[in-house]
Amino acid sequence: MEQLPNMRLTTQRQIILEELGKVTSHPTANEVYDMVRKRLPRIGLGTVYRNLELMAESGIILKLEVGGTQKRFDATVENHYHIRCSSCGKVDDIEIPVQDQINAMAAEATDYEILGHHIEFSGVCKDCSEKKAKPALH
Amino acid sequence: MEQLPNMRLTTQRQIILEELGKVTSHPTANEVYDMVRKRLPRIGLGTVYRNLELMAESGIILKLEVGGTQKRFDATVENHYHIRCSSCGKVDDIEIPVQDQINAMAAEATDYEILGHHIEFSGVCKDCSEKKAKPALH
DNA sequence: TTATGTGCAAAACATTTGCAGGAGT
DNA sequence: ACTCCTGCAAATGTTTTGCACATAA
Repeated sequence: MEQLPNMRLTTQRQIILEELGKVTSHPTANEVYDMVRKRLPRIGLGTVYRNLELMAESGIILKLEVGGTQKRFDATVENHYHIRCSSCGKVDDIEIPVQDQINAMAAEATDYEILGHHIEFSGVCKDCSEKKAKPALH
Repeated sequence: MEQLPNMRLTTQRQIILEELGKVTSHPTANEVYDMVRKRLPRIGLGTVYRNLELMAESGIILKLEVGGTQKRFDATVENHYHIRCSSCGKVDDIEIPVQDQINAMAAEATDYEILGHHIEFSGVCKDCSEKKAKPALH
């Protein structure tokens, strides 16, 4: 596991990272907790939060602050975009080229120092449109 | 006030909308509550949440689900983009052209029905870079 | 008049934190 | 050994909700 100085390689951290790497579903902290708990039944939810946060700060994983009430985590750290179903809340990757040129546009339009950008599409996933479910809109 | 059928025009709603229209700062629900309370001291926080949510659903205002722990609200409903200071958490509008062409790219790349997109830049605002404050990163 | 909205308080969620004991280096 | 980390539980912060009363239409 890639790591920061003073960041110990604990069983909890290895397993959190392994489980996150297994899925493409952008799980919430609680979903990661459920996945990890199958292998480490005594792990605490606080430990999961602490480690996801630490790993996100070190750049080992990505913390997604997309729509919905909970934060989501992603083992893929390269910049890429997401689409969120406005009906069921599911988040998927969307494979379109990274629009790096907009950072330059943004730099001209503001006096912030630009660090990066993220694009979130909203839409209705196939499952939900087949069910013709009324979108919940949040 | 623009409104949905069966949505009454109450004093609370008028004032929430007026106060939101006065600022460009993308306030959180609690900040709106503080603004409104100066004019309606007995308003409840629940009323502010309920009405911001209702107005966002009717499209009268915009609910921003950007980084940070709280949702933010915006009286400008036309699609436009935002930049969030990774140090102090402040959110500003950023005036670059809306990239409508990426919706078509997204439509080809997924089987979701595309509804729209939002771009959030991250950066360091002038105040924070002058202070040379260490970014909090969340 | 009557369905909808409000204030208040409690509940429900999501996340963070203090602490005493445990484990990696 | 010496930190750093963990489990647990309690605290915090944000948002939602139940209910009796108030009010817009």
